[in-house]
Amino acid sequence: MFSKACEYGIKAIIYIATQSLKQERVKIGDIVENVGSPEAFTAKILGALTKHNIVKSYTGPYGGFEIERDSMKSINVADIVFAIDGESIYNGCGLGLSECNSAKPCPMHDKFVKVRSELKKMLQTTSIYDLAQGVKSGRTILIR
Amino acid sequence: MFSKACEYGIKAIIYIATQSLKQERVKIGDIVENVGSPEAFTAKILGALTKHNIVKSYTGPYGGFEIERDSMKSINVADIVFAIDGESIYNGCGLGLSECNSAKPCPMHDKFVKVRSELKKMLQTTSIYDLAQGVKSGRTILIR
DNA sequence: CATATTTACGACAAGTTTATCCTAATAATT
DNA sequence: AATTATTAGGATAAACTTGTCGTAAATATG
Repeated sequence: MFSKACEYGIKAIIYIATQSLKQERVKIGDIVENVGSPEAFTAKILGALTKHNIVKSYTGPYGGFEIERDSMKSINVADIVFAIDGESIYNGCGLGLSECNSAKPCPMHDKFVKVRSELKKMLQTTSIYDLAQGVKSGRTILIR
Repeated sequence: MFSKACEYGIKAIIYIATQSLKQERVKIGDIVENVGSPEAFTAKILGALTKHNIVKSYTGPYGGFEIERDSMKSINVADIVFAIDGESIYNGCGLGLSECNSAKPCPMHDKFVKVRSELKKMLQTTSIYDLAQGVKSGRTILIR
């Protein structure tokens, strides 16, 4: 469903958020150790997320990544997916037609639009803060 | 959402079905002309769908592809996706954890399972026959 | 200012999906 | 049997995604 890049990005952001809740900046090494993703690739993805202002990064000693409490509450999974994969997941015809709308729909248009808008809604209403709280409480896990 | 292979496969099957409703076998050239997909790649996908008994193929003059009326009604989009992409779309953790279930879920597990099961249900309740009727009636289109 | 620590970034490599090409197998017609 | 029309299938190529590596830039500390 998601690309690997998205999977790694979402998990990294959640992990950073859990540590930021404890006022702790995390280094890339900590992140990949705790989410089980390849280091260099994850670093590249975090670079993109930094540019999109989803996470803040600091170079040098005592540097690393962090997310402000405010951001954590306002940023949702849809923002992360958009920053990494663009809007391709949300737009475009399910069967690949160059144009497809209710006036001239592909055979699956109506049903496809319905489930996709549910997916979009789900991603938009799932905040990083909530996900981080789940991990913090021990109810959910980031690695296995 | 779907792979290109699935997009081409679904469209090809729908087109074959519309022609089978008129008792006409179709050649690969007709198919790609009417759904706008690359010929050799589409032929390969149809080979897989033939092996899975989703479509019937005949070599030689007057050969081509056809789908029986019965099959058309019993086969749904989920069957096509399964034949091409396997069950990977339906199973597996949304964040890529090797194991993920309600006992030890990833942070997105519950919400993810919900939308995915809606997707699965949608695919399972969408028959080729219905999709072909939509195209036949002119209400929906396969190429643009 | 030198050193150590950390992210940034670009080049490259490996793997997967998508796409093409060529030949073989099958079957209908003459 | 020869010819022609068609799918089957393997080898190869191109494009995209995933992953690695090395060096540069930034910054804290002594």
